[in-house]
Amino acid sequence: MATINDVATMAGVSTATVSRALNGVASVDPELCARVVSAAKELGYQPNGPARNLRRQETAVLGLIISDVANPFFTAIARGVEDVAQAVGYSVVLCNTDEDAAKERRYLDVAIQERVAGVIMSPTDSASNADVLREHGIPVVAVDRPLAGSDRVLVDTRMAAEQATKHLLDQGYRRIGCVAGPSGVQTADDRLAGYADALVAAGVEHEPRLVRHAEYRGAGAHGATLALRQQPDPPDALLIANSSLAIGALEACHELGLRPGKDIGLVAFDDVPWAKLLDPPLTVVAQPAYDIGAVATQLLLARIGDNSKPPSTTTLNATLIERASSRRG
Amino acid sequence: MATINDVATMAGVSTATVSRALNGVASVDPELCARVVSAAKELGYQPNGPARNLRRQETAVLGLIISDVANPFFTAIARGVEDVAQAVGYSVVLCNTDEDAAKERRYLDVAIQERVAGVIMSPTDSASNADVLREHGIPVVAVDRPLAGSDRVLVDTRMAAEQATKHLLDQGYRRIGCVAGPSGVQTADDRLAGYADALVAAGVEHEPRLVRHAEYRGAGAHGATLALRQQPDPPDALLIANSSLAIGALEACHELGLRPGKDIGLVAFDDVPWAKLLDPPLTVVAQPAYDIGAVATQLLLARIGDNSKPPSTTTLNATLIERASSRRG
DNA sequence: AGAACTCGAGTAATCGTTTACCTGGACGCT
DNA sequence: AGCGTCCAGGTAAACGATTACTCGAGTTCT
Repeated sequence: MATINDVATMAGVSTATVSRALNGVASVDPELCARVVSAAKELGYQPNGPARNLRRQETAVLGLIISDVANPFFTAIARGVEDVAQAVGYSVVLCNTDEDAAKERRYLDVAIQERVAGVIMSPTDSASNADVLREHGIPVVAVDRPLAGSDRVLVDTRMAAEQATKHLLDQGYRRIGCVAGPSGVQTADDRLAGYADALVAAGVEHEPRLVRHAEYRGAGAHGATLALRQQPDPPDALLIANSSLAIGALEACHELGLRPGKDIGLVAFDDVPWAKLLDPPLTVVAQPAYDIGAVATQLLLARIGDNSKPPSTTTLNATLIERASSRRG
Repeated sequence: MATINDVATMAGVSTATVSRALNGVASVDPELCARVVSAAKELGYQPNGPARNLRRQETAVLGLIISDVANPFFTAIARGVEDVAQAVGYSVVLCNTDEDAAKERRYLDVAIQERVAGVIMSPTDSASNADVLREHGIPVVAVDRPLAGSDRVLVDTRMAAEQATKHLLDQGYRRIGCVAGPSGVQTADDRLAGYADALVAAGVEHEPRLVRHAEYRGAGAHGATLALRQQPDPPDALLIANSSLAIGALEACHELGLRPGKDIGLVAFDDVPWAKLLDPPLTVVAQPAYDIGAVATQLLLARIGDNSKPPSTTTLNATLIERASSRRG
């Protein structure tokens, strides 16, 4: 593979001049510059990234660590991150933790070893794992879930859950249940809290037995929904904490012969492209995922420039998209 | 940030010994080794990746370049890639080209500069872009779409399309249309060819006006479906070339008041988790996406070890999952 | 006992860049 | 003319690991 030396020899200049010419230092003679460029082209020269990064003591790479690549919410974040990063010449390395703290830890180590310029992550659990980044001076921005001591870009998910629950109450549903995410995950807890807020505000009793937890990924929601309905006085409506859970819940409703909007009111988090294809179409809480990624990246880039400011919190709003699954009738 | 020198000083040994101890060279005195390990831990030492890669002239990173992160087919491939890579200590860098050859080109340059050990990609168009990798001696495996001169892991998509079309014919549909991907994309052309094969085999006339092309991503399928149905003698069934197209097509059918399985037979490529939630559930061609990723990674790893063998082609089979959207009733 | 050998651990070269520093020629000023 | 300034471009020192080579001590064999 051609090195800067080969280019220098071919162009008849020193390696310093090659480096300067290719990096656009103004003071190089245009004629030399042209010779360098043509030599580089002829040799198919591509600078050695590791060598450059070693010398510069910095990289133009951002780490993006998310908990589930199969979840459209996170891939939408990824596009937001990528578009903003790309525009200023940064590359993005996407890592998938599967909600597994050990995997997350491994990727954080990789991020440190590769000396990425910064990390955007949706932390799986506590803050502990991410501390290691700060110890090494790598800026972090948390998305979707808060992380102590770093910038965060969040959605006012508690408020959104409250609105969604209120919407169900307004539609005349009375025994509202919740298919919640795993307790301990901040977004899951917040959504549950918002759900409870709405019940309290409406003077409706909050019965714990109308709530079931399930893993965000996987098939737990199916069983949770069956269990909710198989008790006496079952819920007549459900708030479902994300789109994976919605799949399981909808399957269960179908098996039980429950028609959404008629026999049971449904609202789920995350506006997925197929929500409106269902019969009836699914009412959802649309989170601004792309914007979360874009804003987080802007914050991260700012912090890469200057890491002295205190951590900030940006909260974006979710919007309820009413469709027929929550309309009584 | 702590360097190997700091660790050496603290442990009272040379950097060579630190390197050997941390990399598990057998001949280091266990006691020294322990001192090194504890010093490294105390300092929070993480080896400098760029420096290591520079010296070793190799990296443990694979590039995965796909054309659409929002497409579950590709994210499933990504998981297959990651699981296999992870198991042997490689990291995976995921890049998203949005079917944009320029973006693809940029990422290939990044891959070369970072000296990744190998690349797995779904090429956007011609082979031209990927040649640059081979010029630099970087092994490539193509997935989903063929690439001249490199290993490929493909699906027998033509055969699958033929089976799907035959299935529609068997169900009694006669005027079968196709919502195809962009012509020029190999999978799109193959699926169209398979569709034609089935028609020929059944002695049904193949009418070009029953075929419309649309971009794989985006809303083109909606218009294509409307156009197909707004002609005299419209198709009574549709073969749809991927899940994004299916969304547009289903919307159009809904607007036209066409009931899948009743007024119009539908089969779409890619088994998405929501296919069975539709009413009626959607008949799909399930592609073994995870396996594609896993197999491709094994091939790539083998080639990183020995790049002398001639390119191989692995073809996996897709399976038709019959649901109600294609059952005449 | 002395030579040959083994082996663990240190010394220093090396990977390919970038860049601080140096050099020498051109130019301007007195 | 002589001196100072400026600046393009070359020389060489980093960056932080790995590893070929070297060295010295300990072991074995004659």
